[in-house]
Amino acid sequence: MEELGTTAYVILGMLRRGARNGYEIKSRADVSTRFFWAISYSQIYPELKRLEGAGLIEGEADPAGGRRRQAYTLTAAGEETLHEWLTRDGDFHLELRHEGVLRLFFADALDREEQLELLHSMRAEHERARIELERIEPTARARFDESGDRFPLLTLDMGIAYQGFFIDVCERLERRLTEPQPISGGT
Amino acid sequence: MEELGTTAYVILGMLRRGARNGYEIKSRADVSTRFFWAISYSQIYPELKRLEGAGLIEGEADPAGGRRRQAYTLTAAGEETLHEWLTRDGDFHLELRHEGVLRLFFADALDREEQLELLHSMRAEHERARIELERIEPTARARFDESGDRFPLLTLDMGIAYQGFFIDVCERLERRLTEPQPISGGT
DNA sequence: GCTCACATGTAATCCGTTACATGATTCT
DNA sequence: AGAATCATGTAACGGATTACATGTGAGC
Repeated sequence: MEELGTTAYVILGMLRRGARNGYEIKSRADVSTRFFWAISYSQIYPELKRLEGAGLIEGEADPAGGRRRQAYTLTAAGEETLHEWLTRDGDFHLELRHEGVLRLFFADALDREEQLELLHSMRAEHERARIELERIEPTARARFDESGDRFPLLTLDMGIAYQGFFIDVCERLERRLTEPQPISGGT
Repeated sequence: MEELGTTAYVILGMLRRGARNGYEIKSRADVSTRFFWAISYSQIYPELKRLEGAGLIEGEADPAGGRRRQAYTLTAAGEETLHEWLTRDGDFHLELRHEGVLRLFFADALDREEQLELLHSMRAEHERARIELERIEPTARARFDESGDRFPLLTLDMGIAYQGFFIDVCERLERRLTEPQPISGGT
């Protein structure tokens, strides 16, 4: 059997957590895993078929009225595969693409005012992201209270702190650039 | 003229900062921008030709002994394009793919020991990354002292703090999971 | 003589996004 | 009647990685 991509494991994981079809997988991912691993419909539907072909999930027709719908569940093999991934060691995919920091790297080409403007818009972006996460938090907390599953809430709180990290960094830098010329460079 | 991808701006920026050819662009990127925007040779060389075709850079033969080498410089149009990008507003590309946090999201499927193992390996990965950045820091600091350009050093220090953020989060969570069963979920 | 750093490229492939396409049900 | 939500897919494209391919120069 071929190697699975990380996106496949998102699907397996979401099914294990109770999502039943492609639409539900996407809806849930959009308010949770998307902040550290985004997926889209055009990955999900073909992948569901591949996973079924590999015997890791099983789908059955589950029409809602006249609306076509396919309900998937993990097989034992799927459960096992998911567990293997969760406990696998060796390094995992870790990638950041941050155009804001990238611009900041080249910001010596800008004048003071432009530098501040860049920092400000970067901070604003992270503040928007934090607000979005904070809006989700109560729902996540409620789901934790029902299910006892703590990691979705923990990773959400981690995401909020993550945005806070960038917000703080921007704020501090903005202040430093505003203050009268400091002498040294680093922290 | 077609829209430029972010990678094109990395190249323009590196040329502005004094890199002269594809090899130098890559070498410098590998110890700086790579941590928030990775690039590879197979992007650089074709892109250099496209940028030359678009009149944003100019290349001339610059052989080193019998070794073929092409030296590029920014044109006025290239300088302008770079500046436009640095000051552009509207949201920029911001993407994180973190397989560790993703696994953590699904970690309710693991037992306590496996959860701790996951956190530990995640922390180790970020510690490796931090050490790598700390090794680069003196060089970056020296280059700041020579050139007066502060943002490369600032973004490097930011990268070090970034790794520190994840290390702290992991540590705190490890401690929490080790302590006798807490009652509540969130922060 | 060997290895490492310098230097430049192409081809195949993978992964992901965006746009396109369709249709039923529920809510207002 | 119309909009939003539920639900499933395909096609085209773009961006990036990996593997492949080649050759010089400098230092040991």
